[in-house]
Amino acid sequence: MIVRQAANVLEIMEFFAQVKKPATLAEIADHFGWPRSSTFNLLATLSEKGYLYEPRPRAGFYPTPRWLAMARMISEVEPLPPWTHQLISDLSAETGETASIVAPAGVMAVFIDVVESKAAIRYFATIGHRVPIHATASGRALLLQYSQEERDSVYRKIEFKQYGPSTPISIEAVETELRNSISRGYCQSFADYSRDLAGAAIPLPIGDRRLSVVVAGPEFRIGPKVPEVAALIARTVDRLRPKTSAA
Amino acid sequence: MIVRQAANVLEIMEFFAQVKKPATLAEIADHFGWPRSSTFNLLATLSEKGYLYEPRPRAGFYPTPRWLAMARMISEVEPLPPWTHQLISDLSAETGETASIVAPAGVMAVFIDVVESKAAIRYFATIGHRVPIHATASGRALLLQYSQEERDSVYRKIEFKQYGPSTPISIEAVETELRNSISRGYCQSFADYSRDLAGAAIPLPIGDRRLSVVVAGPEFRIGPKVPEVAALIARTVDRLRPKTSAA
DNA sequence: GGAAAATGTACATATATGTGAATTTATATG
DNA sequence: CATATAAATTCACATATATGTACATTTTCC
Repeated sequence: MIVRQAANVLEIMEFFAQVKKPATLAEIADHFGWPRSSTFNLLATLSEKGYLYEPRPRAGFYPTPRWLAMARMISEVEPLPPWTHQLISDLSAETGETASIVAPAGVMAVFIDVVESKAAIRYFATIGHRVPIHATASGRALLLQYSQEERDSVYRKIEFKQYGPSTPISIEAVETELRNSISRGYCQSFADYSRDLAGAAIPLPIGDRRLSVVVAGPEFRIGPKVPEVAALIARTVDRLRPKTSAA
Repeated sequence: MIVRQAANVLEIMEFFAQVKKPATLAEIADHFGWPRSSTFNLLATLSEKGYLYEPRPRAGFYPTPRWLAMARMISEVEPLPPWTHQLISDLSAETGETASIVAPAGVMAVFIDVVESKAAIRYFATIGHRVPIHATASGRALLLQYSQEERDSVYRKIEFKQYGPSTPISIEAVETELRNSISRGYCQSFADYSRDLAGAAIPLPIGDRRLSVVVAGPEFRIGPKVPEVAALIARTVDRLRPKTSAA
């Protein structure tokens, strides 16, 4: 069950992140199609908690720097080592496609760092974006790091859906693809989940964290180059990952 | 009316900002005394929206960097000019007390930047902290920047409460104190709102934004020095505020 | 290795909550 | 300056939602 008002808080914040200027109650209510009275309650709650204020008279609400302060406190814990951002930055520059660091979240994989392609036609992904763990290159690069029991436990929760023609729709199909990935040396996906999207990924364990790197883009552009992109990823990881000790 | 689940989202985030490590459903539920099922729904919602993930197997949830990305986008708009942080940083260093930049939010004043005193006994304030606009030095330094009509409109919404012995409990009392502040050259408060707390504040208009600076600390320590602290604030603003154009 | 304890998940139901309509307050217009 | 129009609040009630209970899964401990 989705908690509506919890989701609404996130929507409001995303709204402000997008418009980047103060907004009045009426504007917010209209934007979302929410009743004024409900919007009033929500804004009052956020204000009362110190997360919204009124920067200038009659110009409406805007988030306080408290969001930033809180986000910083949260993120200063075990941040990704700097070389991982360098990694996807280099990969994106060299391939011209979108490169990301991905982490597990139950049956999903979450993008925790992203450098977007600059091409007009590109894979549009943002930090926080989620994809099914079994139906994507990045996700399978995570699954490769699980034990058989852990994988089984994940499989039990997956609802297998036919997202595209090549989506694996059974545990066996996923396991087969994982075995193929191992012998191939990298994970790949050709529109397994998103239409027209292809990508190459490899596991990226850091300490006891299970992450993966993925480069993805439109099938017509990246498709034929998937093997060489995968090789590039491996080389770049080799180059950037600190050799001394387990990073 | 307070929107409970909206407030809960904030509480969860504050919880993570405090403990700085992943937490399981059970831990979170126990911490807040929430039912498991409700906690489950909330965590599922935040996860689904890409704001929580599971950094390592069976270690529970933690916020994704999406919070940080969003907070950055929001805060890169009209950030406070760097000299204001320098200002409170210097003031805190020189006085040994807590110094803050404050902005209006209806009948309240919000702390939008804070440098805390390092003393063991100190005014503990964080970004986002809110105080009544009429019953604090910092708040009155904001009110001084309002027109009479704007002030009247604020007064109508204030619930006058006797927070302490010297709290102004009527419109007239507030207006009198404002007039005194003008002739005095700064705003002050001696436990008008918080017990044992005294402070000095002056208005700090920046562009069309109405802000104020305040230095506050325990009454016994800062009380006798309020006039000189106020003078110091004024001198420091003079020193740091860019002279060219309206900053 | 097996039983017990703890944790995570699903669902129906009573109730806390969102909202439409009414009221008050602020702003624009003639 | 008075009136019209728009925005912000308040409030009572119907309904969407939080939760108690039951079940499943995982982990711990002996």
